[in-house]
Amino acid sequence: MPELPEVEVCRRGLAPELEGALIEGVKIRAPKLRHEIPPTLSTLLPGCRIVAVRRRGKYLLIDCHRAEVQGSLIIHLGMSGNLRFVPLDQPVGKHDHFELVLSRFILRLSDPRRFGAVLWQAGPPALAESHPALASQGIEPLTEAFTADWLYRALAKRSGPIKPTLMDAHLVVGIGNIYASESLFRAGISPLRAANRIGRVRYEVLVPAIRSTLADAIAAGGSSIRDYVHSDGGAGCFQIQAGVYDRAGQPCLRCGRAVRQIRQAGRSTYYCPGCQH
DNA sequence: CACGACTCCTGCTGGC
DNA sequence: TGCCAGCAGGAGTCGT
Repeated sequence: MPELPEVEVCRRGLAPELEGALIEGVKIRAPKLRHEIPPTLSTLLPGCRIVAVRRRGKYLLIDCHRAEVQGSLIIHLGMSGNLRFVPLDQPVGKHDHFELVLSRFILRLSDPRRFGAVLWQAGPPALAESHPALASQGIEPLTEAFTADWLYRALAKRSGPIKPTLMDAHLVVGIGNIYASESLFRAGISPLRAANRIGRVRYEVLVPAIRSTLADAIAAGGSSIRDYVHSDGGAGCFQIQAGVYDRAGQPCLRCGRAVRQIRQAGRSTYYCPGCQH
């Protein structure tokens, strides 16, 4: 589920229901996802009110508070995780690992591949980003600070191909495998080109391409937030019309040449050899 | 430091 | 139909 747009859509769906809600109970069923889910959550969280639901990169932050407890629940959906509101009597599924019991429903985390994470950072909301998992996160691509100038300088010493480099969350957060390919297609830049051999002018094209790709995906998902959060909405409705992703061998929508699939850093990359250089 | 390979886990798909 | 290899939208660690 998880690139920045999906997590942001999830956040927007959860926030109105969660903010102000009282946590009545917690259930931890998985001994371990990527990390062990802190057992102390079982005693810390009940009685807490949810103050805010935020996002940092692909992490969701749920700020919790009661008289003597303050902290942020930090949730990563990994590759296959999802969070859903389900009825209080909903049977537990095979991959349901964690849940918050609220007054009228349950917020349940399901994650078959268990690459996700549930973490806790004690203290006021501002401290959440000091958690080790978040402290090294890169710039948010949808903020004004993310400019062509910034990216050009940040990649000045990166000689690896631009596509896997864009996916490095220590530089820029939220660009996963799909949107890395899609952004480069929109910008007309080959995924194979060395990051530091792309001219500054082309970053003026790439940065808006990244922004529009992510924003379009959020908009596409936003229209189906209700379905996603309240039922078992499929992942399909979250994806933008892909220009190249998962279209190997099919004609490029712009020039008609066959879309090519290659492997970079262990991940599939899709691009158009006619449009991208 | 930067980079690629490897790793965690389960489920689905496509080829035989 | 059944089996199995390969692959899946992430990210940490390790060796070079």
